[in-house]
Amino acid sequence: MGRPPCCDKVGVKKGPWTPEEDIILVSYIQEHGPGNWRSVPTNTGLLRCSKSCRLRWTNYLRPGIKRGNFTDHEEKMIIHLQALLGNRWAAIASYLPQRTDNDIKNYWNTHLKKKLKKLQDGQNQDGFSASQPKGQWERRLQTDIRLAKQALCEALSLDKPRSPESKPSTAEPQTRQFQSQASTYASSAENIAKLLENWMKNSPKPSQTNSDTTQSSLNNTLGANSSSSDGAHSANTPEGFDSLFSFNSSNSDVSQSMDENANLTTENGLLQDESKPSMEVHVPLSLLEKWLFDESAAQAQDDLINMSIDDSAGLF
DNA sequence: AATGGAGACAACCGCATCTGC
DNA sequence: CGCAGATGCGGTTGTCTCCAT
Repeated sequence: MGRPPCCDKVGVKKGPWTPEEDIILVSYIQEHGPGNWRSVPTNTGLLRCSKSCRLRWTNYLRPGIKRGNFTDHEEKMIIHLQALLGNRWAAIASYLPQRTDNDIKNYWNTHLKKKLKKLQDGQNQDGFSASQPKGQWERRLQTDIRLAKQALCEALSLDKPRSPESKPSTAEPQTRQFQSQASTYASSAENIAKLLENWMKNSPKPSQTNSDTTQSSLNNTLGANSSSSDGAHSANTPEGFDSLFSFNSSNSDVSQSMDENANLTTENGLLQDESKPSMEVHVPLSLLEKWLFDESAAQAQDDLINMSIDDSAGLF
């Protein structure tokens, strides 16, 4: 038996992406929007499989991605969300709109795991081990119950009216949604090109082997779009994405930043949709905030869990 | 200056889930 | 309802960079 491979293994390029490939992919997505990944390699001539294209876009090229160090705030959120959701990185990432699931997963595996282990060793039994009393199984089950409940509510139109910032994209016809996506892409085309240019100028990383030809070909490719790039902006790193799509997420005003997160998610739905399924159901922000940042996080976690169970009890 | 090890991160692989027919 | 193709997700691997020796 066996499932056929997602693409012909013959003639498919693997390994790190070159800037040229990035440009081709970004240009294509600017024009057509993300999605229909199957057709991307054939339409662009990229010798990559569709999966690889999607991954490259969602994890690296997609606008709005924040790169670089995680803040304490983000770190805390990841730790707590991981405690609640387990290794459901996509779900965790949906609470951190600027981070990809891959980023979070990597950060967890390389930094936080060790950090927590150290903490655990130091505290020996209390601390994090105490705040994580339940097995991953149970946590997952509870999350699933919540998701199922939400889905059922939506299906039956039983749920309460939503707050404006949580307009469900599911209620919007796919075509309409895509139209708005396309327009956003058109307006951000120049930005993406600029950013890629900056990225080329500043990043020491991407395939140094072909840097010369790459740079010149990039200049050619980007010539039109990059003409308006100003000096101040070009000083940015790959994180140049930040300057265009950033929002303040300082620790001092968590509540505000969380709300802004929500707004960003909605307003730039386009930026989120590909990697953050619109079906993703979020716990109300206020409760989440409380849970994340309250000293008595454990208590709030119980509230969350109870909410799931209690609410589910009424339904099932 | 050379080298080996560790850390960090991008990308791949395979299974799960979704969706359209 | 079942099937096949498309897409999403999480675990894992490969490679690059940095640092200590």
